[in-house]
Amino acid sequence: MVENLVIVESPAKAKTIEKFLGKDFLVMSSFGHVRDLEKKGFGVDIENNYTPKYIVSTDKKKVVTELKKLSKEAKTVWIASDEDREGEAIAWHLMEVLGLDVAKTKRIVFHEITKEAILKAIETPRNLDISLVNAQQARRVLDRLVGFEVSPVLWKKVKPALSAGRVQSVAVRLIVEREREINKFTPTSAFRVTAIFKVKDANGKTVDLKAELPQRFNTKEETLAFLEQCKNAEFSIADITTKPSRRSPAAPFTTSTLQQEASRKLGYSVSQTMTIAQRLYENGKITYMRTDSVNLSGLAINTAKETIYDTLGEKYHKVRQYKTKAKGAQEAHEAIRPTYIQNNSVDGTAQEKRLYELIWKRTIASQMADAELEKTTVTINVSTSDKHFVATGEVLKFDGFLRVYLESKDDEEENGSDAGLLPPVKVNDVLDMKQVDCVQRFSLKPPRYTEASLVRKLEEQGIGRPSTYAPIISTIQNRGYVVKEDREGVERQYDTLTLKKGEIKEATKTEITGAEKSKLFPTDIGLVVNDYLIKNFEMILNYSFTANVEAQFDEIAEGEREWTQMIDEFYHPFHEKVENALQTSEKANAERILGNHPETGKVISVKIGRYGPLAQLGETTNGDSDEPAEEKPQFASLRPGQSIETITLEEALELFKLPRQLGEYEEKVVTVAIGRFGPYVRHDSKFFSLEKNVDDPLTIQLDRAIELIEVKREKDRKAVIMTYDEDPEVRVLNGRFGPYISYKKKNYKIPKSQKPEELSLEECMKIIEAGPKKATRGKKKSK
DNA sequence: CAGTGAGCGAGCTTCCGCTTGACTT
Repeated sequence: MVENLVIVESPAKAKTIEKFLGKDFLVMSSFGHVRDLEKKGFGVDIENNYTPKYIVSTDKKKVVTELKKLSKEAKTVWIASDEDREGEAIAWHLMEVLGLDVAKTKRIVFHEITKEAILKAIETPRNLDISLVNAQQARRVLDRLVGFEVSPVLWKKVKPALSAGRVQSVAVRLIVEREREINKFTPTSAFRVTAIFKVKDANGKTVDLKAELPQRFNTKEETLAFLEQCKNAEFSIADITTKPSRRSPAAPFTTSTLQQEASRKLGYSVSQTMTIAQRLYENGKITYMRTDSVNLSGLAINTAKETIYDTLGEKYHKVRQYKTKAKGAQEAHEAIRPTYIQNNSVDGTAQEKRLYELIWKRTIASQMADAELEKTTVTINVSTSDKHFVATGEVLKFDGFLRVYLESKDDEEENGSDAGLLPPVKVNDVLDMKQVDCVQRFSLKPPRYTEASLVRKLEEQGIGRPSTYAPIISTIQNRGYVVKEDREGVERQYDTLTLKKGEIKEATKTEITGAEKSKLFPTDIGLVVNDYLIKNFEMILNYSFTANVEAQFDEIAEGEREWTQMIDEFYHPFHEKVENALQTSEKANAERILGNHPETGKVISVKIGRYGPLAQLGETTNGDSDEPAEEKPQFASLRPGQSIETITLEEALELFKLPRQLGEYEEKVVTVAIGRFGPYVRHDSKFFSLEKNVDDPLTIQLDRAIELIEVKREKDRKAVIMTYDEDPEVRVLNGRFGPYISYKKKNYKIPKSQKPEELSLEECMKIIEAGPKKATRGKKKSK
């Protein structure tokens, strides 16, 4: 029998709190929400004032039963879910589901997991805030109505199993619009002019002084004209100014900024970062990792101070309080920080260590003094021109927080000329010009989103929550709207002009531009769905939709508005759009006519087909009539990286060069084609991949194809550990994850206690009968 | 999991946000 039962959301949190509270308190976890809207149908009774139909989630039945039992026994139940909209709703659902007696139930909240904060919370319990709960119900019902009314429209008008939602559809829109900006973009170029002068340093040694012309020349002629002027010019120092400047550290990590920095500095994907952070949290190394707050507890600020005093000295310390500026932030937790700030490293995997170190540095730096710099600007006259060269130098007077941590930037900046210390020069000094370089530079196209920069953008717009950033990224990829890919760059030529020893030399050089690594690209399905949604549901796709409804949720939370009334006002015009789209909108297949075949004159077009984007040669109907054409059209799938929107007639023609017949082997036809997993040879209804970067499907010959077939056969033979004459369908194979049993297209794990090479047929059959009959067919990871 | 693209129809798909394991051909 336990006196006090405390319920929190996370088991790791429960463990910590139990230590603070002592013997009279039992701390349990609800593992997040315990109830949700019914999964099938709307889960909302629209006719009946939007009454939600809640059911206990299947994976929460056990927890609920246990909590029910414990809460019956306890004298007092303390519900300590987070103090935000979702947390309040969890508290309410718990009270409902557990059938808690109001008289013995207390609602408590705290924003930091410190003993002080928790004891204080216990002393000051409050009542459940039903307005806040209602705001959550409105959020939940609105998301359900939007998702479950719009998605079926897509199934009918575009393709089955697609989805739309308040958050995911806007995320896709961002990526689609950025891609179109990039496609539209035409770079302009200009000549950047830099000069190197020879000067003496403090020791009398000759060193380079680098300077740049603040303006660029648009044409080669202008550039050349300027260089001509430089030939006989005198270069002298007109002015030297020095200006102090300061830099301040960035705020401690939130989920979004942690994801961005871990991506930039450590190369982690958004979901990788969260998985690693979760482990650090569970091991008590860091505070909660799903937060939108930059706030540090008083304890943390003090420990940071002590740590900085001890390791770097007092002058490196500065107390700083940060204010969260993210739209819609709910600040139920602290910022992400080390639990024990005095520990600058932890045990764990290499990945955990690196992420911890990043969090530690960011936290410490956030409590450190500004860096102090001095920027020197030297202006250099050109006697034959009214233009000036400018040299800048930056000296670090005091490193401050830079000693520990510097935030990275997303966009690689162009002139990465690290301004350092300038050599000693004085006004009126005449300089010895070594050379002047003019390089043609191109304007940069807008950058494609990375996972992390998309998260930043979503957060800026107040779309999504810390717990959903990583899932959003997977959803839009799982639905096939977006792919994360590398793309090779293309060669580009640029001109250079150099003036050296009174002579001007011209040259044309090549560079690689537009290469992308792990960037988000819209697929053709993504483009089609996005355009369809914008046309028919602009209200939902609008970037400010979330902000608008959030403002209304706030009114509900303040008790100023009835939640069902808000939903009602939204639903009627929205539902009308749904009906309208179902009845009047065209099926969207994004068909585009590319032109005619140069020899046969047949029409070549591209569109979205049942299995994805395809190119079509010839027509299905005869001319303008509905009669089927005498000759069936030919089809070919688009290759990865190709898009309906940008493919050219020439590229489409290439697609029809495959499949090719190479000849016969063992009396069966050998063909070569390109499939979803790249080029392959097909023989006797078996597939053999071509070797990457070695074989070309357009030129490969029969003898090489046979070689590939034989190599694969040999490899397969080696993968077989055991076969049985009695039942040839049972085989013990060696796979990617070690030995396994294959039987009738299904696979079974071999228990560790058994040696695969000693398995008898009976033992295999036993494993097969006991083993989970999971299909091997790849299933989407959805729940 | 690779090839396909006539048409019909049954039955299915889907949201966002709060939490962890289970499990991996």
